[in-house]
Amino acid sequence: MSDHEQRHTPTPPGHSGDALPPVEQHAQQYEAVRNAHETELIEDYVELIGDLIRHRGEARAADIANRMAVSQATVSKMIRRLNELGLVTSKPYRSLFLTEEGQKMAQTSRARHDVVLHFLRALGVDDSTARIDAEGMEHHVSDETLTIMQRFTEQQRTP
Amino acid sequence: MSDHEQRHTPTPPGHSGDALPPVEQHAQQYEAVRNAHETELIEDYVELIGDLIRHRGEARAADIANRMAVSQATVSKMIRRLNELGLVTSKPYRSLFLTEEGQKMAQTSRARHDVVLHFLRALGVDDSTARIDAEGMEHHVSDETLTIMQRFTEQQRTP
DNA sequence: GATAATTGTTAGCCAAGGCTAAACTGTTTG
DNA sequence: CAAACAGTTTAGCCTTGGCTAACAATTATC
Ligand SMILES: [Mn+2]
Ligand SMILES: [Mn+2]
Ligand SMILES: [Mn+2]
Ligand SMILES: [Mn+2]
Repeated sequence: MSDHEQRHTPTPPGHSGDALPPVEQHAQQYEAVRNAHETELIEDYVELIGDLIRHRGEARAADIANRMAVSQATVSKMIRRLNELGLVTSKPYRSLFLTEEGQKMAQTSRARHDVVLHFLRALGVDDSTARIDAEGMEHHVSDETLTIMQRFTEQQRTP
Repeated sequence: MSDHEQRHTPTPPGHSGDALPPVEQHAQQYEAVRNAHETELIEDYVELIGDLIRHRGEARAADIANRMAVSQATVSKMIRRLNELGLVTSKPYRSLFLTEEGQKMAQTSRARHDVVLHFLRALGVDDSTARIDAEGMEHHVSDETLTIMQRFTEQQRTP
């Protein structure tokens, strides 16, 4: 088994900082991160497609490729996946549409993204930095933290 | 080229929310996230190895596997990679050590991790949630944001 | 309307990061 | 000290998410 850890060096001397969390809790941290990574890119695609439709009227693969700084082949392949997942509909050589489910995901992702972005700005982070940080952070923020961020942002607005 | 976006639908009607950022800036967001993902796991391994050595006196592959909730084969493979990257030294069937460079990375990663964790707690996030969120967020927080988080945490401590 | 330019697709390659199964080594214990 | 057990490594498999090169379709231009 894995209760090996405990036995050898009960409390090594001269170490600073917090203790290690219990194994199960520690494991849960990394598992949560791996789970987030599984859906992260899909959420970003769906969110971007939604944004392109809202702001530009349509979402084309080339625009996605440019905005993501990725090759068109990569986008094409991902679109097939989104299709199989039931998140977008697409006819060959035509622009993209979100399914019901895709629209729901886009809306959720965008809301979350906005909360994080506005929070960072409220904290005093420069806009372009806030955008970069938010793009990554958004996928690792729990509902609990999200709520607290939102509350904080609102408080800053009305002091 | 890719200035296609501008031409077709100048300003589609009835959309809410912020405008899309310029293409180059938008692309930079996603690129930054991809870059972070490249080093993320390596940082987590090195940080954990450092923590195990500090708290337990040694770092063994089985402990890493347990704490990461990953198979021992996965750990073994990753250790070879860390070796090739000059971050750890290891003799077969023996426990692990960090190189100079590995120690530097462990220290930096841990410091960053702590700032994020303490910040979340100062914000009012529950400890176990804060730990989960911090594990993912830490890799997507810029130095600028990190500094601001640290300042915020200190202010909370001395009101 | 023919040709050029742009956009989209397909095929095939690669690295990262998981896994299981099997073999091997080191340690503990009867 | 031999056997059993625990820990480590290796081999081989899979999925994701990138890429380039070649080809196909659409759209723009003359
Ligand atoms: Mn987003
Ligand atoms: Mn994102
Ligand atoms: Mn960390
Ligand atoms: Mn981490």
